[in-house]
Amino acid sequence: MHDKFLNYFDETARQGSIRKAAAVLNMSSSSLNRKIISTENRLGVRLFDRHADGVELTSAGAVVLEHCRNTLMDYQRILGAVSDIRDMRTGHVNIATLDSVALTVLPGALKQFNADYPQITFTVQTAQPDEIMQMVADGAVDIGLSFSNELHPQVRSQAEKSTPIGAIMVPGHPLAERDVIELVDLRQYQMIRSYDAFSHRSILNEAMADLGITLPTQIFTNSLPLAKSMIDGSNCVGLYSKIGFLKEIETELLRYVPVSSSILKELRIGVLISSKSALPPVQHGLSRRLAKALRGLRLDS
Amino acid sequence: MHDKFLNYFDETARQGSIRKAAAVLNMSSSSLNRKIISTENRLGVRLFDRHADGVELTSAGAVVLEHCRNTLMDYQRILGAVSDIRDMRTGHVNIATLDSVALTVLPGALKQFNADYPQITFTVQTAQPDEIMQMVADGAVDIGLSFSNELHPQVRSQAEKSTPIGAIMVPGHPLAERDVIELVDLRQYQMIRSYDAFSHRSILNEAMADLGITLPTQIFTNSLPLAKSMIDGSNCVGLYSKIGFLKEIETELLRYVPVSSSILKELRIGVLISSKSALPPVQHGLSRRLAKALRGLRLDS
DNA sequence: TAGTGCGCTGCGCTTTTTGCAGCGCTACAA
DNA sequence: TTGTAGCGCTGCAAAAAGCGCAGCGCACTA
Repeated sequence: MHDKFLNYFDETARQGSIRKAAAVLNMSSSSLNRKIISTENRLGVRLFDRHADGVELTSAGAVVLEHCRNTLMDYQRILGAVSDIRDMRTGHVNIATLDSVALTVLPGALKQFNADYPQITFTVQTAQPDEIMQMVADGAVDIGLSFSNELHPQVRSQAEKSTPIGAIMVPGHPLAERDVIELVDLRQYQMIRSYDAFSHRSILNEAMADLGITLPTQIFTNSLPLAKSMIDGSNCVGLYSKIGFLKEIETELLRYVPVSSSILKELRIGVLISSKSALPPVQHGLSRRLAKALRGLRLDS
Repeated sequence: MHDKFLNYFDETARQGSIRKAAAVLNMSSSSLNRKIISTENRLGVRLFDRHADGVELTSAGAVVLEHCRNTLMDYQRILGAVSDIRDMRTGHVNIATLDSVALTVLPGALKQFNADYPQITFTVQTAQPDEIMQMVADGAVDIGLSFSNELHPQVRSQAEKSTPIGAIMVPGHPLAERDVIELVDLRQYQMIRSYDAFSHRSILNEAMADLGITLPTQIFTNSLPLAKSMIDGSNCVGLYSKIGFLKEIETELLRYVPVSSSILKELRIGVLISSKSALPPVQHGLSRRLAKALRGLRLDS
């Protein structure tokens, strides 16, 4: 990348002799000599004074030499930085994620990744599905974790996981012991649903339109913790994917009951990346890690 | 001096397209493309992501690009510094000088030089003749102003001026109106002579030995101002070259009377420079200016 | 589906670089 | 004083690198 002259000049100044430097550099003195003369002519200044026993830097030569050495030093530094990037020893990843994922798969995956590559830093912001899609498309974030049913043209999904919408309720709820429920069974309960201010279409609305019913919804909210506390200790039923409630379901604080609706089963969550530019190695590695974590989940029962 | 690749890479990143950059750079896209690929292979990292409509920097590429731009910027700065040196717009000159010269020719010459090249700075130190010779030989100073009768092997004299030793006295002195005096005439007066702690030979001693006489010396001193004040208002006679007393002689505060001794007439003062390394342009210019100032003096009558 | 612009590559040709041999010069020793 | 050794420098032919042309495959657009 850099002209060999930088090294040649450095070595010549070090040796105080063109012939000796040429020997060190494994080249002929004539070639080295010509390179020095050529640069001197281009600069219009002698870089060395010539004596019978060798050469000696002029004051101009000293200035140029310092520049050469600075450049070579900085180049060494850059080589280190580049190999750090190549070997994923440094980097920063911007992630936009759904609230639900931020609370479940993401922490574990980031901890794992951080154990392998401690120097990698992250920015994680939660957002609504459409915002996430847009940020990935714009390149504002490297990785998006969101629903992948309707992909932006410039976004592709690296890994997808089916995450059907079901009913979230307290264990004592009348429907809690059912293996599966129909959407119409929910008509007599108050619903809690996610609210996406920017989303124009909702598969829940589609499913209800299919059946010609309307579910009474007490709360639209984009706050998952709020939804949880509303469901807890009430007869309300949340209509959510399982992914935001994994811990509560595991500890049996809440129950998840699948809904037998083909439309609601279509919902998929994915690792979203820009289809325009290839991901740098760090980002790529993390996205694979996230995809793996996603695949490891049991979201459909 | 620097590889063209630095510019090529910069322009390609700027254009976001190899073909466009090649057009700007007046070269074929194939050649430019190969240079980029070659560097990428050497670094083991892609510098650009390739898309259908051009290229886009990778994170490694961004790091390398910054290095390239820094290098090119610094190079421009160095070009300026070099041309300053070439055109003598900057520099520093170390001068070692006899006390006498420091007080007479040197101030005027430095002022003149400074008017032409205001950015040049100086270090001026006074020293004894032998010290000056040694400093020039060692390269500790660029220019020496001292006697040039006995040159160090590695010192040469750029310009020489005969500066015979004569008698310095007050105008009312018994010998003051003589056009020339013999050394023996001085026997009845107290002498004031220069003292060089490091000098083993003295042409004054040689001259006296030649004549088989010894002059009574009241004061040996290496301080010219002291010598002046001792001569002033006394019958003492200073045995000095004219050069340290030019102003006093011109304003007729003191008189200089030549001594008819061939040995004493041998004394020469010169601009001393190292015979090893050629002087940089600034130093060379100043030494020529000093030589000219020296030649312009009238020291022999 | 044809067209456009992109990065990339094989192939000769040109330009540059290289090393060898040898020149003149200077410092130093016999 | 002469001889020698080491230095920077240069002419020349061979080797290497760089170059542009033409053309490939690919992705996107109309």
